[in-house]
Amino acid sequence: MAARWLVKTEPDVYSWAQLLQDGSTGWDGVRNNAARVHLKAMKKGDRVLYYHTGDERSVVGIAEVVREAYPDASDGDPGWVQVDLRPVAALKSPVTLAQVKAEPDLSNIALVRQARLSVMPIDDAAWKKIVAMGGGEKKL
DNA sequence: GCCAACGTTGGC
DNA sequence: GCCAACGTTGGC
Repeated sequence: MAARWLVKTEPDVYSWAQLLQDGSTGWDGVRNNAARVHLKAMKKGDRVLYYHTGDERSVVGIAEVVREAYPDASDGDPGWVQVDLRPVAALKSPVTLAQVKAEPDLSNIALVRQARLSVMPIDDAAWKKIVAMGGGEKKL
């Protein structure tokens, strides 16, 4: 079974709509060590929940890792990594942070417990729960 | 190596 | 606009 993850993005900076338009993107700019550990652990084919921060604060879609960790020296600082993601499916309805927080089964996930972490693992049970709360996958 | 000060993120 | 959480930096 492929691993499951969640990535956060500010929609003003790089949105789900932008990912759909681009077809795939290098997930660069991550400058946090805990997040880097997770990026390095991602394998091709892993599924990734796509979360918008800011005003939306919702899980909006599902992406897939199409290229495993490779160097991201976009600021000239070697040692950071990025992966490539492509969109796989939308959620029929976005799942808001408020919904996640209101669900006792999800009270332990990193999205709730570590608000500032931008790349995090999601276990299978939490994954299924969130996708179900979103009404399931909607084809692109 | 410890810890106070400071900066950043992101929710409220 | 505020503030809690938490990562980073720098003095000692």
